Amino acid sequence: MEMQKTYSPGEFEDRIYKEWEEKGYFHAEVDPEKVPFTIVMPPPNITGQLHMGHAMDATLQDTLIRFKRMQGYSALWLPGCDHASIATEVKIVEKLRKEEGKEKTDIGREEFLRRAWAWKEQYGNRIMQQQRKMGASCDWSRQAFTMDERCSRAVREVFVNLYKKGLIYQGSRIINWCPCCKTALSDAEVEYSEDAGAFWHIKYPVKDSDEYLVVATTRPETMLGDTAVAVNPTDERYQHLIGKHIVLPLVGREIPVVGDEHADKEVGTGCVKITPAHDPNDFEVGLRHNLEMIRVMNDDGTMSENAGVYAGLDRYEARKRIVSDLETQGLLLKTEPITHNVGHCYRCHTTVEPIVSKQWFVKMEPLAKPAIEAVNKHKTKFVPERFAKIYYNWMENIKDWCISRQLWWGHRIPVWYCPDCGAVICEKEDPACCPDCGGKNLHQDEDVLDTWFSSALWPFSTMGYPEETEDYKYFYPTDVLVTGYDIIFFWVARMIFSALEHTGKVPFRDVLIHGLVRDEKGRKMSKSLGNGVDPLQVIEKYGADSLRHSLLMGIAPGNDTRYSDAKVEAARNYINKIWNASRFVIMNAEGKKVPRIEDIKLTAADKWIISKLQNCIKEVTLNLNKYELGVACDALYSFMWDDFCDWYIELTKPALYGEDENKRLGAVAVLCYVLENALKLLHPFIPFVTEEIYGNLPTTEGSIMVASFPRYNARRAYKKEMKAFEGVMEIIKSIRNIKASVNCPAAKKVDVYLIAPEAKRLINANRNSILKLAGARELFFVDSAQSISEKTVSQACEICQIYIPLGELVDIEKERARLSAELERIESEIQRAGGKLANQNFISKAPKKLVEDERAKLEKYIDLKGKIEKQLREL
RNA sequence: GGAAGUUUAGCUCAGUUGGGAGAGCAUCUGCCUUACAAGCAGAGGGUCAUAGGUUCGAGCCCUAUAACUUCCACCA
Repeated sequence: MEMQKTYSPGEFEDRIYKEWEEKGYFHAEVDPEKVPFTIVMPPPNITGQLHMGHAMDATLQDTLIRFKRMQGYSALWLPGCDHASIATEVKIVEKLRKEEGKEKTDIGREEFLRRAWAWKEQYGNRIMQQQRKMGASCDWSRQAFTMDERCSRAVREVFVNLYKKGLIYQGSRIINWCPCCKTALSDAEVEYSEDAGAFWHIKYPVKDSDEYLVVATTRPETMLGDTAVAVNPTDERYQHLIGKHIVLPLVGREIPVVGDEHADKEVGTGCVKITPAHDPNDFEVGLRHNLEMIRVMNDDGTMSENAGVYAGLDRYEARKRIVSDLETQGLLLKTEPITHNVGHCYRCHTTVEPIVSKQWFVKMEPLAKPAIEAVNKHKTKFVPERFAKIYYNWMENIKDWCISRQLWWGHRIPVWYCPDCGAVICEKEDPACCPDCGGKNLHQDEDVLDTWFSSALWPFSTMGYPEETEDYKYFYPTDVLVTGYDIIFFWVARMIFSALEHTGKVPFRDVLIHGLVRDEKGRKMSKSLGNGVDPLQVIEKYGADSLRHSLLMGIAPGNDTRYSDAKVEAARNYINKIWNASRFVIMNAEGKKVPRIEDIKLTAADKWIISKLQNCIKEVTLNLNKYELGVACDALYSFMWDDFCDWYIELTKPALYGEDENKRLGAVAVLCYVLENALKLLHPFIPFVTEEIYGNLPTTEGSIMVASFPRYNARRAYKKEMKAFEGVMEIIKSIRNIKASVNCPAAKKVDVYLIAPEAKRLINANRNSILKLAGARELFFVDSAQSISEKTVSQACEICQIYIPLGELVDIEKERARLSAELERIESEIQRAGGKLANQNFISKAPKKLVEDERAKLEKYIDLKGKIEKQLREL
């Protein structure tokens, strides 16, 4: 197949993906001969569209899984989606309102769920198609969904087990309530932000007295539910009032003054209104003093019938009215504007209300303990390690987890109530009748589970848990979880404690935490800012490989990174470079029977590039194993571009364009060998283009995706020869440098005189390379500069001195200045190395190798100094 | 209030057990050299935030400070 002149990914990416999929390369087998390597994909929401965060996630995971697959592991990357209970329900409710003007209660639970499933069918696969565009080599045959039969069975199993152990309980507690979504939320689902608000200072008159207390509140509407005022028992100002009563303004109810530690003498007036039904602290105070709990707000954020004349008003309207009524009655002392932290629903951003409500909870303490220990003992390791601290901090302060949601889309709580005898039934199988009284009127709990309850089981629910399936036995626990730091609490922590509790194992060995992809200015990409970049559009324009490479280049684990078109463009240019280098190799190999490198005589340049390749293999493998993908990319980049393209390909040209067929074949053999291996190293990062090129190489068969990853071969690392050849390269660079310094065009051939008493053989062996790469006409060996008739420009190398006669181009003064500057640099090096070596402490304490190296350097620089001084004298 | 991260070239960022400061982009100079102008060759540009300390030796380790970012907690 003819390769086009420029890299155009649009021509082949889709075709190649289809071929991979059709050939079943993504499928991972339970193969006892192989070692498993497993990644489960963090399941994107079915409502979601691929964004840069997913793109980063996918790139990292795909690179790792392809690497391991090529290394011979049975590599499973298991994909799937999350039903995203609240997020999806919000969307469907919105749609219902917009298109039909109906509320979900108008169509009923059954119809609503029917529509939700239809939504899932329609959109649930969209993001998986988008992952394919990224090149994701997931095993689609195992694609899971948090509400599919398998995952649902795991949810049921886990719920029932926890319930029977007493780790799931129902209770009336203060929870976070979203009046818009009309559901409870867990603590993790509340986002706080600094909002403008006010402190209202209100007079609370003491009954049968002229005295009054002053309380301050940011939520005056909750005063309707006050059932006490607390003062600190040691507070001398108010001690005498403890036990007396307050007449609650606007309401007229009498409420006690209680002494409680919760009231801080130093804060405000030292008096706190106590609203047990609407504040977590007050709730505790209420328990301690056996206070009544009065809920004054409905689920939709309006005031309840307990709010008296304010009943039915929206909470903010009620607030206004209450404030103005207090003012009228002279009970409002002052209004102090403040900014304070207000909790918002993470889905709809409505201000949440802490209210007392009967909900289901998971008792966290017994679960958290082993989860902390597992990370402590490095059974699961965070990469980078610092994220373990964030995890500990959360786990050690964790409160019970509110898992019930007043929603319809999700796993319904598997609890039934018998109205006849009051029995509560929680079993793995749906009960047909009450086991206690035989009653047939059972009804199931109306609520569904927090979406994260099922996500927490993902690494094992997708493997078949609670059944001991082949997959479960072979692929679980998984090897690495790749995700952003923003869901450590939501997800990572919950997977760890869930896995330990239910499978007795940690869910994954490593957690690779990556940073956020920000916009060009460093801002978070968000819908509200409208600064999001659509990965699919980037792929359309530059190709998936370019996007992948741009996301990996220069990243460090855990650190945020910025997206910019410029980066993608740079990646595209790099891939174009690889593309063209490959075209060059293929073009020269065409029609030839390419020998194996074992069967040819290697030149110095051959040995140099093969050695460089070995280094590169070592670096890439090492860094991929350490999850340092940015470093691995970097090693490949400089190997491909600098070493292979800019040096080695140029070095082969004299042989390729020469007459000697053996030399030509030799060069082709090495070009093919190096390129083939380099492509394999590159494949995990940029899978499409490497596959396309690989298919065009004359020396390869089959797909690169299932080829084996190169292994470091010490016998192919020719250390001595590599070093020697670098001496030749230095000569080439020096000649180029000299020419550039006098503005001599690179194309203009020059004669080169060399004083090289010890390197004649090396130089002669590479004569053609030097002539070609440096733009020289001929090389002459001389004993001294005296024998050159023209004016020259010179430079000292490690293995020789170079003189180039450039006649009138030479400006003696400039040349003197250049050499003097060079001399100065060398002298400072001599001083540095000399100083070190003069230091007795350095000699005795530094590693021997280092001291030796310094000595060698010093010698080298003294030698160079002599050469330059000689050149200056000869000027 | 607690914690974490960042601070390195004009910009974006690497820098892996402490051993002579790197890349890409941008800039300047010269090149359409038969793989590639999405390119080639060359060049300039950094008291590694500040102040101390440990060490023969610190961008890297310790302490303090500053600025920015983020997370958690509290907020009557």
